[in-house]
Amino acid sequence: MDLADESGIESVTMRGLARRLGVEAASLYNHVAGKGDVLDGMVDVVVAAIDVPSGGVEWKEAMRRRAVSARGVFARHPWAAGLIDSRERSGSAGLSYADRVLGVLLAAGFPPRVAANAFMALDSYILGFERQRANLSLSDEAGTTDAARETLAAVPPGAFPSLVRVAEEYAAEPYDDEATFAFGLSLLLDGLQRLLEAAPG
Amino acid sequence: MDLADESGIESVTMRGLARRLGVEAASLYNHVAGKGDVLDGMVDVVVAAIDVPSGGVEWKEAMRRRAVSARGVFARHPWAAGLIDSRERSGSAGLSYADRVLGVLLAAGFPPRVAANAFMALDSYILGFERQRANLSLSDEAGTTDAARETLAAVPPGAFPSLVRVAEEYAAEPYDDEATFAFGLSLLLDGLQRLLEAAPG
DNA sequence: ACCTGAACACCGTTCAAGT
DNA sequence: ACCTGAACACCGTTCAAGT
Repeated sequence: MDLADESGIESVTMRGLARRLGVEAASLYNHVAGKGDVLDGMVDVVVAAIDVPSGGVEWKEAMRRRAVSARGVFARHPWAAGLIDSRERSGSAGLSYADRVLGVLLAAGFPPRVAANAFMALDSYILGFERQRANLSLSDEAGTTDAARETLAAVPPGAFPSLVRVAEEYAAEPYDDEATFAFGLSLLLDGLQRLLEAAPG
Repeated sequence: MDLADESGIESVTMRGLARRLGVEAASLYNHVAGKGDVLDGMVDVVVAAIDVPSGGVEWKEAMRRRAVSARGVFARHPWAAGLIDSRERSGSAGLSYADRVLGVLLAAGFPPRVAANAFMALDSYILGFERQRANLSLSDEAGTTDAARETLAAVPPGAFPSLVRVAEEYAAEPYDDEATFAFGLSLLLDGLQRLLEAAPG
């Protein structure tokens, strides 16, 4: 994980990892089944680091904090979101995470199937948003006005009028990642709350 | 793309692609800058295939159809979602796609910044859902009751009670991918509509 | 203008040989 | 029990040499 943080996930090779550990690549196979095993281990650690408040916190607040916690993890480990959704779920950390999230939703009164759907919707959004952010290069907000201006300059005149209109907005005032993330999250959470109120218990 | 459809994205190597074309790997470099160029091209084609209704369709219906179209593309090309969010946006297909989606939202009356937030939220969800689905192996609904039963059998007794409760539900009646996707999508779309009604024009 | 063969600097993984 | 060197079957990419 240190190696990935410092040099990027693409530098996590069996040979590179071995070098960093002062050992030969072949030696790693005495401790690990293969590269997939290493990556799954990283996913496990990272998922375990997402915390889900459970006792005495209202479900909506708990889900919001879980999202914030996940985003903190992604900020510390830029490779995490991509790795999580490039590997099939397996580790026990994933099971525990799912259990805690579902626990909050069931306790709030959502029927099991609705809780599962809500879990899927929230996680799709949280992970999807991070991936989107990463490959739109929206990482540093300071640079977004410049990026918007560059986009405007690059677009052929007359083409993509709607895109241009939106880009002008961001050329004037920078993109706010926090606010954009909160926008979608609130749509989901408010919708879930309405559902709960419509059919309580 | 045929190669990826038939043998998986991991079989799309410069050497493998060349073999399929009856040519040497080195020859490809006369037509393409490198492997990244090939992958970006695939993303471009795939994004261009997502259609966004524009004329005479209500915005909500247009966004729903766009989601359905995207899911159709992902069904035809299982590697597409993963590839899209592993590469930085660049191609003109992406710009055009963004322009069309933003066009629908602006025409519906959303202010530019809200339209951008809505676009981000919807796309995060659509892509995120697909990635989630792919690595939870929820591809074939027929197998989901078995999968749920296996999960139940594998979980240590007494552990993960909430997860067990939900899994029992799916062991009894299979997971419905369509319905689950629609659940989250409706939360977002209904929330957006409420926003629009609260501050019209 | 395009193709090829050969090479370079990498991968992940295996396995006999060492200690 | 763990490590190593060497090998195998791959990668992406470059480049001189061909046509």
